[in-house]
Amino acid sequence: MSKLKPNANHKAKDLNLEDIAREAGVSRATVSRVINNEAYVSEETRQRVQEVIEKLGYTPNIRGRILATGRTNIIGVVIPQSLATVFDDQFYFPTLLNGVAQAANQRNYAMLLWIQESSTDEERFYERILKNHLMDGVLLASTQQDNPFIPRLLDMGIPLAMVEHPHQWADRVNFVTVDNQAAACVATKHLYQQGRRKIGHITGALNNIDGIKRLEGYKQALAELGIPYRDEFVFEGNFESRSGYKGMRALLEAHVDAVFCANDQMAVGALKALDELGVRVPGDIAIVGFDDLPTSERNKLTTIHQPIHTKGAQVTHLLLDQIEGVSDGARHALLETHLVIRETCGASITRRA
Amino acid sequence: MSKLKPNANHKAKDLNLEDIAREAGVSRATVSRVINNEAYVSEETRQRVQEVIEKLGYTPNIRGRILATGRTNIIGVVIPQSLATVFDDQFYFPTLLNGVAQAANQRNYAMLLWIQESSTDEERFYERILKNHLMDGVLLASTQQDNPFIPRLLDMGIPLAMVEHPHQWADRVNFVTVDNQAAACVATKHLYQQGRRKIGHITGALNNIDGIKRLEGYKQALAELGIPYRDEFVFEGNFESRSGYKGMRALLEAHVDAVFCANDQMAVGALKALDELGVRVPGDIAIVGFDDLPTSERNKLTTIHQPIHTKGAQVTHLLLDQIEGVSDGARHALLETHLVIRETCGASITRRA
DNA sequence: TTTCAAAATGGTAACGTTTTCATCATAATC
DNA sequence: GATTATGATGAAAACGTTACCATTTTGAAA
Repeated sequence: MSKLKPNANHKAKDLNLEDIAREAGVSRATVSRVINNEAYVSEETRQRVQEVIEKLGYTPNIRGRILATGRTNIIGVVIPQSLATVFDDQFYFPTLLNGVAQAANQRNYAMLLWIQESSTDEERFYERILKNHLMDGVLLASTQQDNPFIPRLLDMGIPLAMVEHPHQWADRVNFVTVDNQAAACVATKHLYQQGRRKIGHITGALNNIDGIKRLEGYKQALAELGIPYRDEFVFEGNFESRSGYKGMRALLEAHVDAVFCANDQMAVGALKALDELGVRVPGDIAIVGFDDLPTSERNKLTTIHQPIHTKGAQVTHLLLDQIEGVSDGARHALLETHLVIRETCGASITRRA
Repeated sequence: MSKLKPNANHKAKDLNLEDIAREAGVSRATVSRVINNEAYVSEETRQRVQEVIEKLGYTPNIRGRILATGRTNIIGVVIPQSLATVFDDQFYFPTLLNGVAQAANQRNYAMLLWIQESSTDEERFYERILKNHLMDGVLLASTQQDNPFIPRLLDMGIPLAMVEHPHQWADRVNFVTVDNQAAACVATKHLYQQGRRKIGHITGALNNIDGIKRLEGYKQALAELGIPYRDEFVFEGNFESRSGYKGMRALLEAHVDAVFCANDQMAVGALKALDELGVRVPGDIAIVGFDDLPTSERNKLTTIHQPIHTKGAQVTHLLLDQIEGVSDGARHALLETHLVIRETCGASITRRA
């Protein structure tokens, strides 16, 4: 492209190591040692250098350090989901980012957020950022089945962590996730405990690991309860509210008396359908969701709560551990969920499961 | 190259300018010129160098470049709001960030997201990131009245842009905002046009410029319509749903027949209160909100739509223009809003204002 | 031919750290 | 007193670019 005009801002030249060294009567190396708290500096010298640093208000230039050390103290957070997805669940990402931010701040890292808005962004990301080692590691927030980044990142030896189960790469990347299957099983069994026997399920997108696992949890529960699985009791949704609405209308035809929805958004859609048709909840139909969105409390929705903020913080710690050489990059954690009982399932007390 | 052990983090030393120069039989300087598309390179040489670059798969090391140029192509996005706020409005920030990302990607910048989770983060941000010139500019997403960052950033000569009106600094920083007052005025007048004469207002937080401006717009409308301002028709809220709920109950005592809520979240709270008390909407009370959240369509809420995504993109362009020396850093834009008419205000058609 | 500006290129100095290596003191051990 | 460790320090070499300046080549005008 064209070359840029130099920035007109006249910046007072910053202090550098040399200045401090001169003022304190030592060498650059010694000042560097003081700053990085290394050994082999006499207490006396350390003190003197420290004083000069404070007197002159010096802070090390991060750019020089980056070049010398090869580390930036920046982690990349990649959100490859389509715009629509980011829009759709307005709770998940901000919360996750807050968790990541907390852990990153705490350990003195900054986060480079990479929201992929167009398909060209993807290649650009790879070329521009990764190959140049601008980030010490990458946090991948993707639930796509086959994310092309994973093998590329692994090949390049860049530390990687995910907030979902990484499919076939599970033994090579860090990840934190919740036990979707177990949680779905709990949710389904809870409906059974409330006396329901015709329990339907509106699934999430089934190219998504969460969607798949929740469906499996539903099936597992049925199996363990000795209830035969019936195809007409399962509607394939896609996590969006609208599909919950459609799914509910379909399942009503099949005469279910309870529905486990793979997320709260679809549960809201389902509730809307029931409301329109004058079906009583939980009188005629009991509903359980998944996620525990903030709005779910208002909607009195029984649902599975998952600790998203914690998830963000924890996955960040895993990543940083690998970056800092504490771990070798294949650790993972399974976070606990719990059932939050509200009015839509017909139970009357709140307890944890 | 050969990477037999997956976890042996042995990175094959990257190529550098020197390698390319040697292979192409030219100097480092020439290769640099080719890469940066500068003049004074013969077509023949350019070609040859280009070929070598492609053959060897070289990409310039961004860290060396950063040190040499003093520019990182990173902008900082600072969100100083408390955690609660980020949580509360789950639409605004993600949408804004998407807009920022779009513009930044387009112009080859990356965004460093800085969510301030604790008060110590603030000072750390200043010390660690700014003083070291890790970011070429800063996008401040704050509506706080007195953000202590602004003068500091200005002092340091760091390009700055805001998504709200920057109060007393308006003539020194870039900003993009919507005309809150005009929009609030339109909203209020619309209620009047629907035949309402006892129009109340639930304000936003009044330490917030948006809250203030929207209240002013409400007052302006009354003045222009010749309706006396009545204190008991105004309830001071704080943008949260709960305060809308409380506000509505309070305004009912004052016998209003319409309420302009300073945001949609409070409007939802107000609707909930009305629903509980069996007050008909819009029969007895008409409601207008502000923001046009995605949920507002479902709630059939008449509201002011503001182009948040565009706002994010535009403010980013302003910032980058200053960074690249195209502007001097005191530009601003006022984005247009429009009234979206749905069922809660008693009008029957949708039009734009 | 001479002259001269512009184009093309190379050499090398920044940029500001961290790291490595060598050199001294100094204290501990024999 | 000789010999080691070891603690403290500095000089200089990376790190990989870009920016500046000097030099050579080229092509056209005088």
